[in-house]
Parts: sequence; structure tokens; C-alpha cells
Amino acid sequence: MDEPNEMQLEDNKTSMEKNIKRKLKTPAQLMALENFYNDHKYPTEEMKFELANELVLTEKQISGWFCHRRLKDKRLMRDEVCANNGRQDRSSGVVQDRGSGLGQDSCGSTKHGGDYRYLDPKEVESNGVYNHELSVANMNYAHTNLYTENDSETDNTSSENSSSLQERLFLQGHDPYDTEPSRYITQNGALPPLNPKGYKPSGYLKLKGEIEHAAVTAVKNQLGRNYLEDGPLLTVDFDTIPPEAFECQTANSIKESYHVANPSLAKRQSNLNSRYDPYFNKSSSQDLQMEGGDFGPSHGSDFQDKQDKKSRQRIKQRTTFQGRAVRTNPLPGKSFPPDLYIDSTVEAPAYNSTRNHRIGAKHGVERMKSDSASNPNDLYEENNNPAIEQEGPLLHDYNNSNVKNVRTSEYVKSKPSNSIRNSRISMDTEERGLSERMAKEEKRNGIRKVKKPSHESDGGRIPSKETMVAKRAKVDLLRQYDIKQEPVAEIEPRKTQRSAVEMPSSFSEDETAETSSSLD
DNA sequence: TTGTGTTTTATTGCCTCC
DNA sequence: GGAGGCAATAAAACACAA
Repeated sequence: MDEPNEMQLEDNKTSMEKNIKRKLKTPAQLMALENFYNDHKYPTEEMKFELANELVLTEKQISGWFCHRRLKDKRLMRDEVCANNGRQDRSSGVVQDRGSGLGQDSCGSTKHGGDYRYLDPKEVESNGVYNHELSVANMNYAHTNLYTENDSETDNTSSENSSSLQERLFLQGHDPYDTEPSRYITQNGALPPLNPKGYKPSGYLKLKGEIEHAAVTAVKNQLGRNYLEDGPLLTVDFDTIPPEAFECQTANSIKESYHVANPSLAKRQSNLNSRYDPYFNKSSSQDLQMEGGDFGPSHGSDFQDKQDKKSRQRIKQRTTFQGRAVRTNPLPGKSFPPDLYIDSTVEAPAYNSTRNHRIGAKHGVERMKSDSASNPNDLYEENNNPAIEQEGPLLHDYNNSNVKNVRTSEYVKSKPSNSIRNSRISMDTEERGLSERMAKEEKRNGIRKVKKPSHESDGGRIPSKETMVAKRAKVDLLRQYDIKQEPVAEIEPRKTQRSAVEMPSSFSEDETAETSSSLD
């Protein structure tokens, strides 16, 4: 009777002893996991096994990581919903209509009616997509294949996997939640067809997208050239729009929406950025060195450290990453998807300011670069880690996965961003993928007693999806394209703009709704 | 240098589904 | 009943401010 317990205790002991110090995943592992997670949020056993083998992790670790990763997304979504609800309360019905009939519910859950109820998260995330032989090394290729396959598919939102949908949407520049100015509004202010390629989101995406299009279009039209010609002007001038334009204080509310609705958000965003910036800045400064062709000699020196610190402090005050690496094709030999260029050239620079934060966001993976630059020997703690020894295979594959990476960066890039939106980006997929589960969760939560006030419910958490996206974007771009960042000095002029945190960088849904509501 | 806050990882228990 | 997933929790790792 007690034996199993004792055995268990012993096992736990040993396992605890083994894991006295929990080990952080190596950047390579994280990157692989993240990339894989993009495609398969619910990996099958086989997938986990393969992943575990490839990454030299246990299946348990893989499972745990995915589990936590999902939780993380979920949490972000929850926060976002909370934040949105807070703001929506102050806005008029347009916003709320947006979710009508869609089972929009209160903070912490997303019940989706319509098409998504047919989605089985598991099936969608794993089986539905995973038709390729799995190998971490092939993940990106699989992804690519998935793309092309889906592109040729007819619209069947209810049956397609959410990831592919998401990707396709992004690939086509049609984030249903998003309204990218360069795409969604033409020079004459008319709405372009929702889907030039024939894809049309159904259900929630469809309704939401259309509503937003109308709303956004209205605002965009009103803002006129500033918006159409140059994004940043929009945000910069946004504050100066006479109150009459919005019939009352909404002009301010737009500007302050984030702070008002969720002051902690801005604060946390700020914290986040400040926290993450150094990582990037570090790499940034190193990139500058790299640009000069000076890679190694100063690594690890005190001088270097001090310089880094100083430069970090200086650069931290600036806009760090302008996504220019994406804007200019760093690899003349390699083709960038047209979207990228369109996006880069046409997209309102206002987005850049926010993108800066996103791309500049730190993550362990990001450190991979900076660390590798600063201390090659310290790239990985585990020199004996086969996965790292396989850095060849592992990283090499990523290096080869241009399409994937471009997609990823595009994924980041093409989105007008703020912390709220960032969450949504990932949730587009996951909400649907998890909708069923979430519904159950809802159900369960109604019955289940909360043991403790969860820290998750503070509603102020900064979506680290942002960091994920930023991480991927930066790492992918920098690593795979060996991008040389442009000197900060070139970027500096933008620092006159308010930070992404402070200003609504784009027509996010809420802002749009607020403005459009007053337009009515 | 230290305290604080955040993120990440690991573990455990419960629930749902097959 | 087992497997898988989620939520809660603890703790390590990390970054930043004072």
C-alpha cells in the first residue's frame, strides 16, 4: 500500500535531485519548439517523440513545454480579453457588435460559436496538419508545403487547421482581425476585396473582419492622406485631430485608451520593453560590430561589457529595431515573398515604432544571437548536448527554412501592433483551436473552485507572445539572413515618435471601434 | 549589491475523453 | 482505467531599479 507511495516519493526525490536546478531550454531548442508550436499546438505522441529526439529532451519535457506554451497563449488571450472588455465598456456598441453572435464572453474565456465549434483542437492542431513525416529538420519544409497546399485549397474554414488558416491569412496579408492600411485601403479609400485570392474567412473571422474593415475604412477615410501616405503621421497627428472629428473626447480616449483601460498594461509593456531591450540592444550593438566585420576579439572583455552596458543604456532610449532588416532584402540572392516588400514599403511606419518593440523584445532565443556574438563559447551551456552538437542540423535547417522564416517575420511584421493585438494574432488560431476546450474550461470553471487567486488574472500581464513573435522575427531574420542591422543613428529620427506603448500604433480593433462608433 | 518583478521550467492534481 | 490536457504551484533564472 505504502510502497507505491514510497516509490513515488523516491522517484520524485530522484527526479527532484536531478532537476535541482531546472534547466532552461537552449535557444536552439526554444526556437525549434516555438517553430513547431506555430504549426502544431497539439503535437501527437509521435511528434513529441521526434521532437524529443531532435532536441534531446524527454517527451515529458516536450509535453510540458507545449502545455505551458498553450497556457501561456491562453493567459495572454485572457488578458487581452480582459483589456478589451475594459475598453469596450467605454466604447459604444460598434465594438460589442463585433462579437455579437460569436459567443464573445467575458474575461478569461472565449466561446466561439459558428464555425469554430466544429474544430477539434487536437485534430486541427496535430492531425489535420501533420501529414508530413516529422523531423525537426523538416518542420519548416513541412510548413512550407503546408502553405502551398493550403493556398490551393478551397475555402473550408471549418475543416482546415487553424494554423494553416492563420498562416494563410498572414501570408496573404489578411489577418481577419487586422486591418493593414496598405492592404485594406486603397489610395482612393475604397476597400479592396477582402480576399484577392478567394479566401474569405468564415464565422467569427468573417464577421469580425468585415466589421473592422468598415470601421477602419471610415476612420482611415476621415484621416485622409496622413494615413494613406505615411503611417507615422497618422499616429503622430492622431492626437492633434480636432475633437470635432470624433464628436467628443474620443480623440483622447483613443490616445489614452490603453492607459485608461489598463494602466498596468502600459506600465508593464514599458517594463517589458525595457527589460527586453537590453537583449536586443546588446545584440544590436554587437550587430553593429558585426557590421564592421569585427566579430570576436572583444568578446567577453570587460571593456566590451562596459561598452555594451553603456551602449545599451544609450540605445535603450532609442528606437532599437526598425524592422529595416526586413525592409531591405538582406539577401539579394534569396527571394523574399512579395508580401514582405509590399508590407515593408507601403506599410505605415507607425507600425515600425511598435514593431520595434516587438522585434526588439527579448527572449532566450534572441540571446542566442547576442550570446553567440559575445561569447561563442558560451553559446550553449551544454556542450555535450547532442542537440547542440547538432546545431548543424538543427540550426542549419532553420537556416534553410527561408520561407518559414520569412513567414514568421512577416507574421510579425505585417501586423499593426500593440500588446493587445499581439495577443490576438496568436489567438486567432488558438482561440479557435481551443474554443472547444475553452468552452469546457468555462464549464469547468463554473463548477470548479479556484484554489487561489491566480496571478494570471491580474489582467496586466504583458503578452509575451510579443516576445515570441519578436524573438522569432529577429532571430530568424538575423540568423538566417545574416542581416546586418543598420546603425542606430539611421533609426534615431523615429525616436521623436512616441513609443508603441504610449501611442496607438494602428487601428487596432478597439481604437477602430471607438473612433468608428463616434463616426456614426 | 540587493530587492523586486517577470518569465520559464518542472511538478502535481484534477478533469475529460477514449 | 489510462492518456492527455489544463490549472495551480513552486522555484530557478533573469533583468532592472534603487
